[in-house]
Amino acid sequence: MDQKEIGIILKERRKSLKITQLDLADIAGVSVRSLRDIEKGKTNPELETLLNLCKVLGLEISIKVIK
Amino acid sequence: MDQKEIGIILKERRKSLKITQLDLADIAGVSVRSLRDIEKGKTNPELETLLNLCKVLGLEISIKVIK
DNA sequence: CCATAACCAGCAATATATTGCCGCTTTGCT
DNA sequence: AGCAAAGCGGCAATATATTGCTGGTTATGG
Repeated sequence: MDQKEIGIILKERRKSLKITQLDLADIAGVSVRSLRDIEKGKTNPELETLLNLCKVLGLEISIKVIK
Repeated sequence: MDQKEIGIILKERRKSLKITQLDLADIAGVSVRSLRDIEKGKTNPELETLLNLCKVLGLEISIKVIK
């Protein structure tokens, strides 16, 4: 799980919901400029930014012990 | 899932592994100052910082669609 | 083909996480 | 109780994510 992978997950999820970057960014309270960098895996987003996007996209982040 | 919750998870995991903040921070390549804020939920960590800590702690972060 | 929407990326400015330093407090052990 | 280890948190400096702006490129519908 790294930046690039997360970017892909977010982008694919957004597309499957058929919403634009502009709309997602707007609803999530994130700038479209940041969203683009995140989807491209070109930045190291803050947790809150990621959580805001996930919330809108119906995605959940979980942390658990590796078995 | 928010900052506070993540801080608690990290701290409990670290304690269960019986390592100090200093050691964890050192191994993970994160400053102990940041680790403290993160465990306290007082900061909004960057994804990479979180991933570095999780790696050392044997924790994995996953993102999936909410059913 | 044309027009429009959607996406992309460089740049400078701003906001904020991260860091190192320091002294203090709490915890745990003998 | 006394000591040492571990944790805590303010502060200023630094690094870097985020933002708004701008102009360009690519996809898409009529």
